[in-house]
Amino acid sequence: MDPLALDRQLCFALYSASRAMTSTYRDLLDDLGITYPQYVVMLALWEHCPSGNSSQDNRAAPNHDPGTRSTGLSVKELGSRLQLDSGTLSPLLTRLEGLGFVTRRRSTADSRSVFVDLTSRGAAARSDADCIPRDLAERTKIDTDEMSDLLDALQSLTRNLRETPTTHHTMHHR
Amino acid sequence: MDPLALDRQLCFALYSASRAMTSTYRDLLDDLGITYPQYVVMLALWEHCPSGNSSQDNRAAPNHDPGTRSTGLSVKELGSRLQLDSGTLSPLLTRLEGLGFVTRRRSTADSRSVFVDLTSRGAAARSDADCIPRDLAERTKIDTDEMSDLLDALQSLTRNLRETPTTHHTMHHR
DNA sequence: AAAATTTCAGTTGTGCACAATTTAATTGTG
DNA sequence: CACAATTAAATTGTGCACAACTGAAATTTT
Repeated sequence: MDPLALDRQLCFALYSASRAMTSTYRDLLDDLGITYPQYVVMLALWEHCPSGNSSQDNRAAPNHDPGTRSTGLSVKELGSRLQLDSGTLSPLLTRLEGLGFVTRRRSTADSRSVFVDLTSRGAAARSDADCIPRDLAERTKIDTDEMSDLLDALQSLTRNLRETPTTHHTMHHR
Repeated sequence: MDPLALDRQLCFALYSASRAMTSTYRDLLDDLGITYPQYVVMLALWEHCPSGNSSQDNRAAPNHDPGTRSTGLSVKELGSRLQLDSGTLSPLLTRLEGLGFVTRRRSTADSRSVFVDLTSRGAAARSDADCIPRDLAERTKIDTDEMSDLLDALQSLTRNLRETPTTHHTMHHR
């Protein structure tokens, strides 16, 4: 048994599965007109927003009260939920803004941070996404229980991998 | 239960795990001086090559016999093993060639195809990689059985996702 | 309060992924 | 044989990821 055999590497199985998944989402997100990473940002915003919140288009929302915080998420908060840095998020958000799904606005309370809010169009897109989990589950052809196990295993794996800080040299090394 | 909740999305769990894995490999591959995708290409080449094959440096290997095929893999074969196209592989192989790990040579039998061979340095790097599976297994903190289950689940998932051809519109859709 | 440090978003540069196109070579068909 | 269709690799263009850096603003320390 070759320990370096390609099809026994967890890394390669993950890498392949992740690319296959993204490819499937490319298809599922075609109608919505966004990429998979953009969709993940939308998921975070949809989850955060008090749902019935299609009141503002954010183009003419004065809001001079310095204490009032946006209903959206700051770039930092988005980054911590998705484990993405501003180097990835900034250009991605520029594109989502260009598509009219979100707006960006510097915080009045702390002008270092920038809040990302859904536009009414961005909030409305949520209903277009409702069918996606079902459509995907169909394609995976795995039942709910097995799916749930896999989800847990992946989350545990991610936690364990992130836990060990970078810069290796794990003692032994012979 | 929100069907769009971020932490119940298989796609997001996969995406997160895959990025965490790549990040871990960035650390593990630091000594070798290659990226994770480059490592995967090396895995494919190491697996394919008849192992004890440090005979040639491929710089002065005449080999005019049109029937003799390289000991390496063509770009097409690499692509089919890794599910990557030439748009990804071409520049990656250029970099691996620049690092002195592989050589590229047009086939004499069919000059459309290009064979990728390990240099002696590339073949030797294999021994530096031997410790990687063990180091990684340590970081995942999951036992061999669970790891094997996860591997199988991921391979099955990948197969199922690739199976359904692109361009969606799965009947119902209401 | 002034200076040093930290925080946040954005920018720059590198390396994937992947769609679409290009170029060259081979194969299939009349 | 000619010529259309196919195949292989490379190139071009877009969009992530991520490291490293920049600049502005807030916080901490002195």
